Formats: sequence, structure tokens, C-alpha cells
Amino acid sequence: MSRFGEVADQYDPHALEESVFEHWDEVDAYEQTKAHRADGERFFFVDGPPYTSGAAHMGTTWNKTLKDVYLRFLRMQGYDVTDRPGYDMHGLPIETRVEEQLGFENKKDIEAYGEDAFIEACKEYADEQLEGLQSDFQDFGVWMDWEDPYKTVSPEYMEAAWWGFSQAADRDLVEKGHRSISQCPRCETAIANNEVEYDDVEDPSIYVKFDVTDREGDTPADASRDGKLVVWTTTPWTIPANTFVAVDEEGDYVGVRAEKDGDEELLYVAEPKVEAVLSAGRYDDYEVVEELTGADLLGWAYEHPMAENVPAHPDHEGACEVYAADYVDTHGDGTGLVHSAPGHGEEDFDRGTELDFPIFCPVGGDGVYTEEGGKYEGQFVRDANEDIIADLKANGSLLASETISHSYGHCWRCDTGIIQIVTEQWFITITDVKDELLDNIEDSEWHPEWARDNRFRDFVEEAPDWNVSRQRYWGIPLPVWTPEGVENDDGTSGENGNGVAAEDMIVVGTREELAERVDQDVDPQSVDLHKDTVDELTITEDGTTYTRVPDVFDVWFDSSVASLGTIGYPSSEDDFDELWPADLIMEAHDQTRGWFWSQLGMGTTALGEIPYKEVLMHGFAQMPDGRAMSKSKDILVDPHEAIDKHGRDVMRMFLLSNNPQGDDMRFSWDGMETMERHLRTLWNVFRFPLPYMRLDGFEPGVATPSQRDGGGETAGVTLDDVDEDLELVDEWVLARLQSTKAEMAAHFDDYRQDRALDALIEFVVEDVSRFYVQAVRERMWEEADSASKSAAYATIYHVLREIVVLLAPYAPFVTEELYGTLTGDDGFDTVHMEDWPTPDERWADEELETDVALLRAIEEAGANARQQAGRKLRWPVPRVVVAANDERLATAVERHEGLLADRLNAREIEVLGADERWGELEYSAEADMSLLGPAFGDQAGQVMNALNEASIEEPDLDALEATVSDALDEEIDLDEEMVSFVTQTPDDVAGSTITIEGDEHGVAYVDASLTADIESEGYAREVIRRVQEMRKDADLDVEQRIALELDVDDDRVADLVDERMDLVREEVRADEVRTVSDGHRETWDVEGVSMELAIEPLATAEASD
RNA sequence: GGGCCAAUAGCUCAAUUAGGUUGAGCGCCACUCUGAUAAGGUGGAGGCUCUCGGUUCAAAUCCGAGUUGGCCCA
Repeated sequence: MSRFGEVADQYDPHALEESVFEHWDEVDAYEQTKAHRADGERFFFVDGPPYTSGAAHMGTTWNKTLKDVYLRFLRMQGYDVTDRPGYDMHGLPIETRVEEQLGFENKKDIEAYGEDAFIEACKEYADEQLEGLQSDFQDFGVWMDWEDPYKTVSPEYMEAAWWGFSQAADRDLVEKGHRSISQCPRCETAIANNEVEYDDVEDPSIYVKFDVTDREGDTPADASRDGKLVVWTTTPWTIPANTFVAVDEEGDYVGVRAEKDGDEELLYVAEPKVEAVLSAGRYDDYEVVEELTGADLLGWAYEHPMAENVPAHPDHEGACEVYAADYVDTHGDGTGLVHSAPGHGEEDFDRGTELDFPIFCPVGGDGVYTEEGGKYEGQFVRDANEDIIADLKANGSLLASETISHSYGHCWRCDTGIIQIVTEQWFITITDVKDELLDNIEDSEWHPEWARDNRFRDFVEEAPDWNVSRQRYWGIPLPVWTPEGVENDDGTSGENGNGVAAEDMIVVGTREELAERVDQDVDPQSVDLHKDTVDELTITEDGTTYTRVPDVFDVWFDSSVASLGTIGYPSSEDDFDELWPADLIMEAHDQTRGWFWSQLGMGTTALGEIPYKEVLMHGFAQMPDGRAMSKSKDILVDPHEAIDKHGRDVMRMFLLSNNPQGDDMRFSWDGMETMERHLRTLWNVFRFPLPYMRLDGFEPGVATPSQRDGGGETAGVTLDDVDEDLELVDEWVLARLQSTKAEMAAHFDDYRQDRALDALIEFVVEDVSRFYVQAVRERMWEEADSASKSAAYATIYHVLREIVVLLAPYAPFVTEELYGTLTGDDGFDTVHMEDWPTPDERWADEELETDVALLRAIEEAGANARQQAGRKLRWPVPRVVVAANDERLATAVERHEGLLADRLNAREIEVLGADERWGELEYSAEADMSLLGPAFGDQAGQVMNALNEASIEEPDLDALEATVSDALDEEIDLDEEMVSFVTQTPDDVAGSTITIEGDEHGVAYVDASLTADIESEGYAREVIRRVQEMRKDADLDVEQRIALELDVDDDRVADLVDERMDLVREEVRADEVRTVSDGHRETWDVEGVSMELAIEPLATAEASD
């Protein structure tokens, strides 16, 4: 790319981005950038692997873009950054997709199809999806190592999971056991709690009466009891497994004699629920006959309501009695007496285990009653509800049967209603290391901090043992082999002839170990660890044969070892010692319960450490109206649509302008447009000096050795070379650049790239475009070479160079184009190899920044006052009076009077110091509420209003007190510190306060009185402006000489213009003033005066150029 | 049902470890300027700072309860 080459007139993201992609390809930009930092300090970033089903959505895009901006930033700071992307490719979601594609209904179809073929199909599907994601991420301009992503399905990665699990097993933290789990009866597997989605459904809502009965050993008092315990459930199908009734020991209960159709019953319910229960049962009347506490009910025995239909029902010692449990709420749903079935519900199970009850669960993994289900054997549980309700009614146990709409858990993949059943699963018993987990949390820093200290800590404190097993196919097989022949005759665990017990399992940690121990020949290099392969392998040791348990890992377990998988541990150990744990991870807030947690669990159980140091937790992408995006409901903004409309840089900048710390991001097309406008402004700023530099053959020098790729002296013009010639604005814009860099660095330190971007945009738009470029235009138009022009070139070049580098992580495409044009062959092949610019003390100048900030505030106030006075900027005013509140402002005006007069188009600038006054003014006052408040208490508001409304001739405290006292009809004592006087503007002068971010620094008064001389210049400028516009309309070249005809329809004005005719001729390049017969002609209305103008290009003048 | 977070102009967000007359950008309307700019400038309209209580002379800010939204959990 040649330096200062022609660039497009307008910022065109699409064409530009295409060509930048090509450029990156040509020069191997990514590879070069990585190689450039190969010797830098290493930084270990770990990519949280997206799941490979479906395309990249706005949330994924935000996530990867955030990662990209930080990775680029870190590289520019000199780090050698790991950037291996990852993909989560196992698990139920892919299985169900593939099942759909193949038209399968359930697991039997998979078995018939063949496990190996099914696994192969899943792999193909995952690979396909991965390609789609890869190309999306690359298309967004994300630079990661796309050639070598880590995949959770590769043998190396699966080995990491095996290794981690075996480490946990070595620490005795792996356990096989019964647990109540959420089971999807269609997928026939346990699913994780966070995979359960809750939807509102209509379910039965039944009240059931349990007959209180005598039981052997009851005290005489109890033995005489009759009556019924009333329980409530929405899952009638769990009634066969009822084992006990739970009450709140502290709760209030009552016995109620209730009457219905002439029959009486004694019912026991919680006191607060009497009304609800009896009205549900449609009783005619009732009477409370007994008041008890939960404790009184303990030990009461009752008849199992399904004893006849379910002969296998629990009837062991202690079954069908009342127990206390802390999950009972006498004010909640139900009756305050909770039907408890440890074979189903999680809390019931825990309490049942505590009570040492055998677990009775008559339902299989497919949701169908087993033989133990008695009459209901073979029925699907939900289908059995109806029969069960009918049977309860038939035996007189049903008090009421209604339906209820409530939220109920469903399988996240296939939307089947889940069931709670107790099955045998594999656990990592993280509850044994809870303290260690909580300690390890402290070793990580989170942004924002509350995510760790509130959310994450709460979750970890509550977390139960980690169920890692799934009864499926597409996953990492559990590396567990269990001994054969260890079951006793009755099915319980025992020992085999070699003294090997059921607990004596073998957990294999690596492929090498697998090859060594299994009976079959296995090549550790090439072995695929999927289920179809390892299921066949057996281990025989000391006469006992071990076979693999058929389960696979829950997919959440896969990604938990990402920090190991990223660096190929354990098969390669090199990087582990140097890098682990990760320096930084960043994901959305749903991962608190997901990846942030699973990694902590894995790291702690396997290695005793948390596997990451810093966490940046961002939010979700929402719709412009604040709704959650949802692909299934077609509520989304597709990133590709955003790119089609505004381009990649704009989308990235929009995403990155959002706070990444926990807050959700609301997508906004307006926001996108704003970003595009900012980039257009940058483009125009960049484009503006190019023609002049080109024309003058300006050769820039570059400031630092690193920018010269470590090279030595430069031939071009550097800032050093023009140091003597720099003008005020040059020094100012350089000073602003330094403070912008400092501000950005501070924001990046806080992981607030959004604020860093704001600071940069503010600098580009507000300072460079609106002020600096405006101020240097005339210097660049000068035809002759001048020191001033060189200084301006060198300055704007330097500023642009650094802006481009600072913006590069955000907008990698447009900055590449700008960089190439600015550097030509003198730069790197890509801007992304540049070092991150740091503030240069030499150009820092706070005083100057303040001066200019004040001047700009005066200019703004002056423009405001002019408008009030009805005087346009092109009409000069005789005088502007700046009344300064503080010496700082007065100093600034004195230092830069000429500049100010120029920008305000004032003949004269007058400064009044803080202690001077202008006699014509009147005064009122403003209050300092921090002083007025304590002094006047609840009267402070009134005093403030009186101060504001006062009008006095002198800014004098006594006069003010008098006026205020008068207004409030009460003696008011004021303090000088309490008030600041403000002026009231006289008629012939317009004034406006000089304000910077709310602070008032003084007032600018514009004296707008007219003189003949001012009118003369004013009208002349009006004419000039019109002629310039006509030149533009006629598409005349800037240098084109013209003839001008001027007819003013007002003699006085015509004379006034005539006085300044030399000025007019010079400004509009009119060599001749005469009648024009064949040219552009237009009639204008100027301040109510009609004037007819005509112009005609002169052919002869062109030759003189 | 529980936990965490958020709520300020039509939209996006500020309001500086500390309570003191609520601000910016974008959008809208009017005026204005313009030889880099699909730009720029000035003004205007637009706010019971989600609601209700409490603390205080004074609350967007502190406390409590609620509403709505998001995430997580049941």
C-alpha cells in the first residue's frame, strides 16, 4: 500500500472489509502478529467453548468480540497470548438433533441403529456445526487460532477429562450412589438441574386423605385416634411410593370435624390451610375440635392409601408414619402435611436417607412403572395419573381433585416433562471439599466483584454432590471399570472369590495407562476413547475381570477441564508447568452455575486449585425492546444482518461500547448508526490532510523505535523536527492525546473497554474533528511551504497514527486501511503488530488542556449570546466582554486573546477579573445548598428561591439579605460562602454563562451594536457566502477565476458592500466585476434585502496557474 | 416460590470511594454555519430519577416493602 494513496471519498465498510480480509491473507497478518510477540511474557487465556449446535447469535458474537478486543490489547502490550478457541461437541443436545434427523423415537432405535454408527453420526453433525461457527467468528474479525481449536471430542481432550476424574478418584472423591435426579423419560437419562427448563403446564392437583391407624407399640393415647391426615400433591403418580408424611415440628395444626352430605370426618391439616382445604373438598360445615403442633403429630401412623393396588408399597419398620422435615411450610401450597416419597423427590430422598429408610422407586428410567408398581406396571407415569385418582376416589381416600397451572420442569432438548426418580449415578462428592472450594474462590478476581461474592459464593455453598454420569452415548465414557462377580445372591454388594469388593473399581487416567492395563491390544496414540471403542475393553488383574460401566460424562464435565485441554495436558506437560492456571476467562452470567462452577469443581477436586485467576463476566444480548432473544421463538437480531447493514467494525464497536460487567446488553440499531457516524467522522478527519500532504510531498517520520520495527533514525519529519514551529492548537491536541491514552489505560485496567472506547471517540470527534481540524484548515491551504504547515502535518500525522493504533482492537478493519495509507512501506504489515501507545510526558500539558477547555467554553457561551442578540457569526461584533469568576479563566483569555477574538469574530476582547464589575449589570444570587441546608433547615428551599429571584444593583451581601428578608418577610442572615452572585443582562448586550460540565466560570457578554463599518463587513460577508455557494453549485474548481455581477436592491446596502468590494473580489476570486450575460444567476434575500448575483468562469485566468 | 442484578429525557447511559437546585450523546423541532465531513454550531420541547413508606434541614443516592425486566435456582 502506498503512503497517502487515494482513498474512497466516503467510508464504505463493506468494500473496505473485503479488501482488508484479502490483505490479511496476503501478508499472513495473524501469523505475523503472533510471531511478533513470541518472545513476550506468556499470558494464558482460556476460551469457554461454545456448544456446537446452531449458529452464532448476538450473545456469542458479543462474547467472542469481547475476547478479541482483550486478546488484541494484550498482544499490543507485548504479551504472548494463548488464543486457542474451543468447541463443546458432546452431549444430549446433539444426540437429540441427530435422533430427529434419523427419525428416532427413543433409545431402542439407537440400539437398533448401532452405537458406533450413531456416535459417528453425532461426530459428523458436531463437526458440521463447528465449521459454521468457525467461519462466523472469523467473519466477525476475531483473531484466534482457528487452525487448531481444541475439541472436546478429540482423544487428547477426552484424556484430560479422564485424568481429572482419576485425580478426583485418587482423592477418594468419586462415589457411586443412589440419588434423586431429574430424569428425562424420553432421553432415558439423568439431566443436570441447569438443563431443566421450566414451563407453565396444567397438572392435577389432588388432596388425599390418609387414614390414621393404630400401630403396634402406640401409646394408649395414640391408639384411640382416628381421623385422616390430608396431603396435597400435583404428582399423583408418586403416591404409590409414599413412605411417610412430613410436618413442620413448630407449625400449628388442627383437627377439624367436617360435615358433608350428612357424613362427618375428622381431618388433620395445618391451621392456616383449613379454609383452603375444606373449600376444595366442598364441605358443608366444619368445626375445629383440636389444636396441635407439628410435634404432637410425630409418630402418628397411617394406612398406605394404595396398599391394595401396590402390594410392594413401603411397609417396613417406621414407614407410613409422621416425621418432621424442614421442607414443610404450613403457610405454603398444600395442607402443611407433605406426602413424602424418598424414591422420587430430592428433599424426600434426603430426609428418607437420614431416617435410614430403604428407597422404594417403582418407576424405571423410561418413566414406566416396573413390576413393583403393582396394578400400574407397564403404564407411563403421567398416563397412570387418571387411574390412580380414580382408585383413590374408589377407596375413599380422595378429598378433592382439581387441576393447577404451575411451572414444571422439562427436558431442555426434547421438551418432555421430567420426572424425579432415584437411580444409581456416579458422583464427585464435592460436598466433602466444600471448604476447599470456598477457599479457592478467594484466589480468583471477578469483574464485577459482586458476581463472585454474592452469586457464585451462594451457589457453591449450596451445591450438592456433582452427578457426572449420563446414560447416553455421545459423550466421554466414564473411565471406570468395576469387578465382576461381586454381587451377593440377594443382589447386594459383596465380594468375589478373590476378596475384591464392589467398591474396588479401577479408574483409568490416561491413554497410556489404558493401553497398559486392558486385556486387548490398544495403541495409545491412535485409540479413540468413545463408548463404542472402550465398551469392549476389559481389565483382568489378580484373577478378577473388570468391565467398564456403561455411562458417559455429563457434557458439563467436558468443559470443566478446558484449562487442561487447551494446553494438551496430560499428554503434553510443557505448558502446564508454565501457564496453568488460566490468567483470564470471560463468559456471560449464566456460566456462574455453568462453566465458572464446573471449572472450580474440577480444578479443586483434581488439582486443589481454582483453574482461573481473573473472570470477566458479561451479560446477555437482548432485543431492542428489552426482551430476551430467543431463537426458537424467532425473537432475535442476527449478527449477519447487523453486518449487512453497517459492517463488522460498526457492529464490534457497538457491542464493545456496552458495559461488559454483568449487565445485559440491549441491542440498538440507533446505537449502530451512531457508531457508523463516528467512524465516518474518523474517516473524514483522516482523509482531509491527505491531498495536501501528497501535494507537498510530506514525508512523515515516526516517533518511536518500535513503530519503526526497531529501526534507527528516520528520514521523515518528526514532531521533534517541528518542535519550534508547533502552534498552540498543535500542542493542545498532542496534550489531549496523552491524557486520552492515560484514560484509556485506566479503563482497560478495570476491564471497562466500553469507557476506554468512549474516551477515544470523544477525543476523535470532539477534539480532533470539531476543533483541531477546524483550526488547522487554513494552515494546510497555504500554497507555499511554511514551517507552520509542516508542524501541522507532523502533528496531525502523529495524532492519526496513534488514534489508529488505539482503535485497532475495536475496529480491526478500518484501522488496518487507515494504517496502511498512513505508513505505506514504513510500517508493519498490519496495525495489529503495533505496540499499545503509552502517554508521553513530553507532550502532556494539563494547563494547556485547561486553557483550551476554557476557551471553548467561552466560545460556546459567545455563540449562545450572539444568537440571543440575533447576530450571526459572520457579522463582526465590536466587543466581547468576558467576566471571569475565577483568575484561571481570566488568565486563559489573556494568554489566547487573539485566538478567541478570531473564533468569536470580535473586534475586541475585554476581560474582567474576578474582583472587577461591569457597572451596567444587575445581580441576583445562587445558593450553595451544602451550606444553606444546614443553616436554614427546612426553610432552605424557600431561601434558595428568594436568592434566585432577587434583583439588586450591586453584588453586595447586605443588599441581598435585605431583598431576601423582604421577600420572605423574615430576617435572614446570609454568609458570603452560601451564595454566589450572578448577573442579569442589560438590554443592548447579550450574555451567556461560561460552563464546563456544570461548573460556571464566568459570563461572556456580546456587544452587538452596529456601526456602518460592521454593517459593511457583514453585508460583504453575506455576498461572499452566496457567491461561494454558487461556485459550488456550478462545480467550479477552487482555483477558478470568475467574473461577478452584483445588483443590490437597496442603495444604502449597495454602498456598504461597495466599501468592501476588494475583500469580496479576493475571497471569491473575482478578477472582473461587470455585467454577466451567460452565467449562473440567482436572486437572494439577505436580511430582508434582495440582491441578484451572477457569476461566469473566466477562461483566461486558468492559464496563469 | 428463593437468590443476584437492573430500573434516571423517546433511545443509550452519566451523576466522580462522601446525600446538597439531575446531566451528556443520539433522535425530534426551529434557527444557523459550511471549500474535509452523509459534518459542525445555538436554542427548544422532552424527567414526580419505577411505586410506596422510612431516615435527614436536604435522597436519584442511605434503609425497608413492592412493581417490572434479565439471569440463576426450585
